[in-house]
Amino acid sequence: MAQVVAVVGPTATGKSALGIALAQRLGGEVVNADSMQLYRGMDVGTAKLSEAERGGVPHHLLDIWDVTQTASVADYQVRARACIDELIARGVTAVLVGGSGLYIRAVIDPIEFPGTDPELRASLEADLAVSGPEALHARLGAADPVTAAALSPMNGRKIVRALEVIGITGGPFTAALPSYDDAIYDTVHIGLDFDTDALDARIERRVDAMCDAGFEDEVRRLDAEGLRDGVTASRALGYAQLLAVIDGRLGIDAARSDTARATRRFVRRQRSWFRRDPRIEWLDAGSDPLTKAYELVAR
RNA sequence: GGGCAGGUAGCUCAGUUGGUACGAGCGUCCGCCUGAAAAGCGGAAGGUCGGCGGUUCGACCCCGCCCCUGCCCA
Repeated sequence: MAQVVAVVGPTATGKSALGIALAQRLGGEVVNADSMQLYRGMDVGTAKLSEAERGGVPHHLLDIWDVTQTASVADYQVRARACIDELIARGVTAVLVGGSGLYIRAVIDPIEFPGTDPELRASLEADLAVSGPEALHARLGAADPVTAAALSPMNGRKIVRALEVIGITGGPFTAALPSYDDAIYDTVHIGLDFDTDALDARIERRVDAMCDAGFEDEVRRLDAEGLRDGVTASRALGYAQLLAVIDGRLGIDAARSDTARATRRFVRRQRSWFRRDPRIEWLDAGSDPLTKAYELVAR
């Protein structure tokens, strides 16, 4: 039996439900790999399962960050591995469920993140704001031509990180994802997807359902707790749009359609990330994925 | 019935004082991705410039008629 069963794929395909069903059959426990469900209080908008909906299956790594904190894959990596190691030690299968591709790989594959230097980062961010990305890109070109060539002069975010790493290590950035054949856990990868038109329609309905379920109230509550100061959380799908509604910058109907549209785009990006991973066995959410997933895990 | 404004990429709109549409944003498709990844970024495909006729070497840009949309006057 595999140590880890990873359930991945685009949003709104039913990963959470499949994860629970699998965990119940396997006597496993769920480990969250959804970057936004890591945030405390982000429930409605992230489609986080309530305690009751978890069917008695223990869930790990939900609600570990405050919305004011900037997300960190490296932090997640440490916690997730510790969690999985503990499950393995108890002889329990870890069902890793989520659509955050980099987070999944950070857990399962041997990625080592260089450190971070908040002061240096802040100063680079300031430079970016003042001088623009091209100026920083030029600086990167002098320090690390290879990385500079690989990054668009417009990609300020990544240029800043590259310069930060260079500042910390003194060496070049050399960013390259590891291969797919060197996982650190014995893992079965299950991808869940759904017909595009049907998924798009489902997303539209889900956004409406979230709004009806008090999404705006949730955002107001989090706003009072500093949501808009959170670099990551304030930009989450739906949350960014509802903050704009609260500020009177956007109408509620526009917020709904914007959120649905942004979510659709997100689905495309998720697919293009996961598609490349040859380990993933893809299942159609519309045709009894549980039975097939169980077969894959059991064999 | 008359007047005005407008009909250009799937959508919203730029633009050419007549010489092969320089388009833009959004959407769509494809891709990238090592401490913000529900983020950030790159590439591509889309247009007989409302219709018909005329003027011209040449019209999306000029003229005529017609159709459609919005507003105004009757």
